[in-house]
Amino acid sequence: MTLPFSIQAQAGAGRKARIDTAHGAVETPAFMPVGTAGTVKAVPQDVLEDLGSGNLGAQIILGNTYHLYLRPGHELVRNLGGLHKFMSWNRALLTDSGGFQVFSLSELRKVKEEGVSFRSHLDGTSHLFTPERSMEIQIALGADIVMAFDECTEHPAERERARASMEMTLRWAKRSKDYFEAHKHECPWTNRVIRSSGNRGIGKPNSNQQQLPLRGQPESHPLRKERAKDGAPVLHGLPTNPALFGIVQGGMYSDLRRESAERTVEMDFPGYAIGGLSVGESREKTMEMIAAALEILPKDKPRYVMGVGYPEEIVQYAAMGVDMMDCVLPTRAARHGLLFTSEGRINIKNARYAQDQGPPDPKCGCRVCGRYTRAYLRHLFVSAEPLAGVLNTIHNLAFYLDTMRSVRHAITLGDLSGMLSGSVSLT
RNA sequence: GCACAGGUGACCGAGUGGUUAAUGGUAGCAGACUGUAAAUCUGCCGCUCUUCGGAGCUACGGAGGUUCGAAUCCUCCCCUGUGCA
Repeated sequence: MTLPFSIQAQAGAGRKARIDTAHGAVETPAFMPVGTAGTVKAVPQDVLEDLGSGNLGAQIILGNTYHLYLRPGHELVRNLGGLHKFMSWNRALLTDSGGFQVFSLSELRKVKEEGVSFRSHLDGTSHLFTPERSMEIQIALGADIVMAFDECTEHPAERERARASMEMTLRWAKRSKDYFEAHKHECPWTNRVIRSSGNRGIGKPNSNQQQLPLRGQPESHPLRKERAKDGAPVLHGLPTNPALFGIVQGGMYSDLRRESAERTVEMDFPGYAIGGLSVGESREKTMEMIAAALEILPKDKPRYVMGVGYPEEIVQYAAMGVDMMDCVLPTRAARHGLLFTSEGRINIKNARYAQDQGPPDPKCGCRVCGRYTRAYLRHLFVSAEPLAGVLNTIHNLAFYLDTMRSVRHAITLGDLSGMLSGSVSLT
């Protein structure tokens, strides 16, 4: 078992589950904060660890292949013990493959069958990214979940263009998997893992385990039993290597999405992502594409929609059966002064908050809402104080994580309808 | 008192006869942000109307003057800075 995934409750198509990684549990549906360059921008790791109500914190965050390869360099990270150790993050990590940069750095790259040549946005130097190279880098970084190297198809794209792009992503997926399987043991934490002798604790957590506090800390993980002499965690019954996820593409064509899903599933990955969405299409189209892919993707494995979304969107996708999502929105928008609240979005720099003594979100229990006023946050933002971005980001991430926590709770109760109505109409 | 240098829209600061309601920047107001080239980017930013195409008014220390036309040239006055007495 490369990545234990246990479903605990369902409500319609939505499901509550748990992924057991070598670096702690991830309760799903999960929102994963984006930490592109080895940092969730503006938020210290210890704060990430107890973000949101219940202090559950972020159980998994993202890193990025392209950015960490350019700086500080994946070999350096490997030599320093891997990304977990380097950035002092002992929970789960997922690295994106650089596939999104194929899309977002369109001015600076050239796509060929072999791979993608990039000009560094930092110094202009040229670099070739191939599926093999992406795997090598992600393994060196030591992510718990590695993403296949894909091409995030631009929008709009003609059908033939979308098909050709999808076909290449499929070929790249195969190459990614071949290289990954041959080299996954080279990840920096593999040698810390003691292989389990049996299935103990895998797949179906027993009642005792479920009653343990799910803090997400590796130290309190129900499957964790001891530590090695050097203090490094010793893992039993947990993944001994990273897991590789395949990625569904197919542009905005449902049949291509289904075909992409079918052929990716044939390659047999421990989890599947749906990529190439929220690139300019309507929300209806996004949902249509997600639905098409979910028809095909196996229900007993994690399904991850990449790069989404607004709070009301991630609730909808979770209700459709999506288990994982990531998005820069809560972090980037926070640094730009946009706060997500239970009453909608507020732009904290607006003059009307200059004397507002209320918390950013009266219904939020985060450390920011519990301590600071809108007037103060506005002052910090207007003054360009670094703390503005820090506090705004902490709140937004807490809001996102709490949103997912509520979704999980609603699924446990078997009814997501309350979360869907009322949150859908945010503009 | 004398000699230089100056006084430009909330602020700083270009502009030295017309295409100038006046370059830039700051401040201010608002908007965007979806696997992060983003603590970034965009719009507005004298007043009053507008069918949103535009129309009218008021503006470059003050008052006069030259000119078809002046923030720009001349005269006087006021004020600021520096230097010398």
